[in-house]
Amino acid sequence: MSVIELSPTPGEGSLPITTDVVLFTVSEQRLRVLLVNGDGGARRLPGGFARTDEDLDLAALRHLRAEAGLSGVYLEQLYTFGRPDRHPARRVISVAYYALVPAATVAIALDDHRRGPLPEWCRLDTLPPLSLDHGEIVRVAHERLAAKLEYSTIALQLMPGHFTLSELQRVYEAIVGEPLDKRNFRKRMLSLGCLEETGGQARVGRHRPAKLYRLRAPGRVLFTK
Amino acid sequence: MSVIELSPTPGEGSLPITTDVVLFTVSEQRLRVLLVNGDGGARRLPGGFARTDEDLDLAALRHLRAEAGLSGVYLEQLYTFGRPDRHPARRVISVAYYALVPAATVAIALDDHRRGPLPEWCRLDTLPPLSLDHGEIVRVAHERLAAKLEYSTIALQLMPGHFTLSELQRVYEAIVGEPLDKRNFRKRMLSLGCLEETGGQARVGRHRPAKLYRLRAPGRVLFTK
DNA sequence: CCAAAAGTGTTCGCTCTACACCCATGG
DNA sequence: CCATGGGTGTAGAGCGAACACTTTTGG
Repeated sequence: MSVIELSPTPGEGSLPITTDVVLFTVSEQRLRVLLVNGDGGARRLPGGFARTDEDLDLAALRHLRAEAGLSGVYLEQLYTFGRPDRHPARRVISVAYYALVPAATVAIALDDHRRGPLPEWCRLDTLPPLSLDHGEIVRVAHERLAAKLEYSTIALQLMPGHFTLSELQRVYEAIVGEPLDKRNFRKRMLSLGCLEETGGQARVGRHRPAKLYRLRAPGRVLFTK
Repeated sequence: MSVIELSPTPGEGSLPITTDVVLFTVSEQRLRVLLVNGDGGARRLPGGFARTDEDLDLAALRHLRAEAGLSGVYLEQLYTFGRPDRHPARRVISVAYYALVPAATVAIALDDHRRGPLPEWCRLDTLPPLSLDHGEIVRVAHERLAAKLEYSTIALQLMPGHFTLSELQRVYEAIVGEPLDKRNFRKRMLSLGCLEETGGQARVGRHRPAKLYRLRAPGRVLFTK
């Protein structure tokens, strides 16, 4: 819009805007999303109103910090949900995001997070009914995440500082919802060239220890093809 | 957001929302976008404020009809641009869309469209500077369109009621910006199974006539893979 | 020595790519 | 008959999928 057209005519007023975030993690072999308690009883996604002078991405991060005590997550815009009837009382536009965080980071953050109602990590396959269209938002986010697994290294954003290839494989399996072939998976991951051995080993359980890997460029997401 | 949290606190007021549409067509072997005259001199994308009770998709279509006289286009949400400084005077959120229309439809529509400043089809490779961040929006839209060519039949939405395979190939080439192999292209298109021969021929020029095809399911976009 | 998970190669089928000539028509 | 674009097949390379056994450790 140009400067001169900047005054909305009647019926074209402003609208309240929220950012809502589908925050994913994988723990105990399950893909999970963070839910907080809405005031109406039903649980909802973390999020809330954007300030009038605040970037939308930053609003999403701010609410994530306030409601989950988390920062430093990988964040990406998902879709803007704007149906006039999506909220029963008053129209609200939701600019939805999805975000990824390693389970290890989560454990620390939630431990530090002592204000407000405790957020909860809910298995994606047993989600309760959510406020408004938040169930739909989660569905779209999962779809997008699963699609991006195929042609990007986005899932590496769910991994902690160092990890084994088996741990990484379990994360992939939790997202796509089916088992993967071990040899093919390892070949594929290593051939991407974005992992490097730390030199350390995970010595856990009465079996052969696994090599530990880390990201060569943490925070960087590559696209293949 | 739940019902009870519906009152924004100070600093969380409402924001004006526009929908802006990158409308693509291919004509004269070139990928083009529709531009209209902004009031500040620079050209801009068709679009404008959403009404307070109007679905965002419908707002986009309404502005497209008002500013270009077009309806019945293929429309998809692109991204929401919300940087606080994207507009010099006052903050405005833009929910951007992209849309596809066959060049044949365009010719008829623009002919009928007699009110307001005449919109213009501008070659993507020689775009003038646009209002605000509209240049950036076009860039993102082109990126998305080119990506979707690879794994969907979205480009078929740029074709008229019947067309030859060579015409279709020229559309693809205009979008990706490089020549494609004729035999491979034809094999690929026909193997999708979404084209059927009309039985008619395009008899044009002093050379062999081309078979005409139509979409088996117009408006339907398939995803491959 | 036993249980448990780590680690490792090869084959096969399919898909994608490269590539060149004849056909039908109008002038 | 000539110029122009329409129409067609095959061979080789690369990629992804299927598949089983040995290694290392702790108890």
